[in-house]
Amino acid sequence: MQDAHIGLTLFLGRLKLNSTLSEAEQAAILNLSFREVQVATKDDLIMPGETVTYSTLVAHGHLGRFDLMRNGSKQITAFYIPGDMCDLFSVVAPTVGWGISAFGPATVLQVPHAALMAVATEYPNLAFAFWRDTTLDASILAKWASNIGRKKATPRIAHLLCEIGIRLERAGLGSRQGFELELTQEQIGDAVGLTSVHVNRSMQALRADGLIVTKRQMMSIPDWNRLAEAAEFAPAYLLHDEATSGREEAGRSA
Amino acid sequence: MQDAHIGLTLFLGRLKLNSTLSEAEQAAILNLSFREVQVATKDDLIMPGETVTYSTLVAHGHLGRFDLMRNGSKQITAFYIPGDMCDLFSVVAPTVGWGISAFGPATVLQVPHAALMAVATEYPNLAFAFWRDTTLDASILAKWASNIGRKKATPRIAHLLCEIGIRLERAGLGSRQGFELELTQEQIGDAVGLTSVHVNRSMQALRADGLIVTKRQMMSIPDWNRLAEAAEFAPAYLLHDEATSGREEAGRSA
DNA sequence: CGGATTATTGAGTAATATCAATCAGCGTGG
DNA sequence: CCACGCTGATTGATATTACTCAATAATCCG
Repeated sequence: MQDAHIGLTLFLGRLKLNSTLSEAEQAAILNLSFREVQVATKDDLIMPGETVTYSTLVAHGHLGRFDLMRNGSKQITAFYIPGDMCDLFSVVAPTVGWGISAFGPATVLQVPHAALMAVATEYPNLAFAFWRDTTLDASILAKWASNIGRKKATPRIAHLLCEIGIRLERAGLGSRQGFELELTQEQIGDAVGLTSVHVNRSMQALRADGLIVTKRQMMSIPDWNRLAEAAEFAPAYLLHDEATSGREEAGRSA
Repeated sequence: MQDAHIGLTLFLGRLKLNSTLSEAEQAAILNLSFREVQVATKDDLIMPGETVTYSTLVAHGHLGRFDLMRNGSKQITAFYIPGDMCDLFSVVAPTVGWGISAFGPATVLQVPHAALMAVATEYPNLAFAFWRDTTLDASILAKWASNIGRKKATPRIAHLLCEIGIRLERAGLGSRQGFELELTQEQIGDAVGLTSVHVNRSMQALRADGLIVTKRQMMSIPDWNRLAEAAEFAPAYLLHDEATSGREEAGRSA
């Protein structure tokens, strides 16, 4: 089993961020079966209400989870980067209430639920690792809810940028000070519950304050702490160790 | 092991809604150890950032999960009813990013993580059931995000009312047409991202349209389908069967 | 009854959405 | 290399929605 697919390696790396895995367990991950699929920009991989038999692992590119409203508007409820298993959830609840689509060209691995279920049954510790992984997803979502529900436009967008930066950094895919953001302003709006016009104006405000610098799809953060402060961002919710009692660095609650 | 605590019985009932459990597995649930705690209105059981060693099972009363902003405002990110294990999550991620508080007088059982971990390890199927249970929580949260992010005040509130009604009904604790709502208008606002003043006015609009009738803490829904229509509510996201391919009744996507 | 929440109301303000252009970048075909 | 057509970014003007502040009425609770 030399030379596992890069996607599986990334996934393993992600799991190891939060869970301690034995050699055998790691090997089991790297040996998961999969089907590689290339996706074009804006392709929908999964539509809301589908019943799926596999989970979608991002090997390359950025994907998102979304919900559609009757009037055509869209809410993005998650942002996925390489190493993320988009709907690991669906192993235990195969009828999903949301869709998954690609923000840019992407490569994904479809990993059969049966395979995931098998390794999770053989290695209980892997079941816990999977569960822990989806828990992180839920933790992020809870933070999105409070971000959307209780903040003004500017800090809302800033919070999203902080989160993405940290996640990319933790995944070894960039730095919080500079990363590629494959989202249009409209998609940012769909993530934080704003209009593209308002996103545009709010981002101009962030630029005017020197909090962000944009060039093409490159997002640069000259002074990360200042952006985190403006966003009221505290990274603790992203760090789901098995037994964390650690505290975060920036921001303070209440 | 005759006469398990009512809280455990409710929890088992809740798990069985979505998972098939063997006799032994059911017995293991009913035999979980716990510490019973009485809570007064507005008590905080858990504060954001705490590391907990137990999960909190609601035996009686209504609880909520919340996040606090620097300016003192609060976002409620979940609503828990009897039978719900508030932070089953925390079994695998004991440092929680949120708080739990009671909306009214309540009784909860604190179930040690060790006990939950033990039964989940002994019965892999229980691990999946737990995982599935937290997945439902996440599914609800995703729906809250789109509710908050992409809907006007009136449908937002209506959606919350629909959801609570269905959940109480499914838990055998009331009917979607009439149930007790232990939330103040301010708390409703904290759940849907609105001011109490605006909640008040929006609920007046709902009443004027004949969509809801309130008396004390009793919420009555004369024509449930009409409310669901106004809320753009489709209950599918609440039904997380192991292998659902069923469709919902009301509402339509896209 | 008295004090404390909670609900309701009104008036004024701020934030965000909407609508409609225009501008800029970028790939394509000629 | 350039004109064309597309998507996404930006701008301006206006309409709505929701928030704020401040007061009053209702209820609750002992």
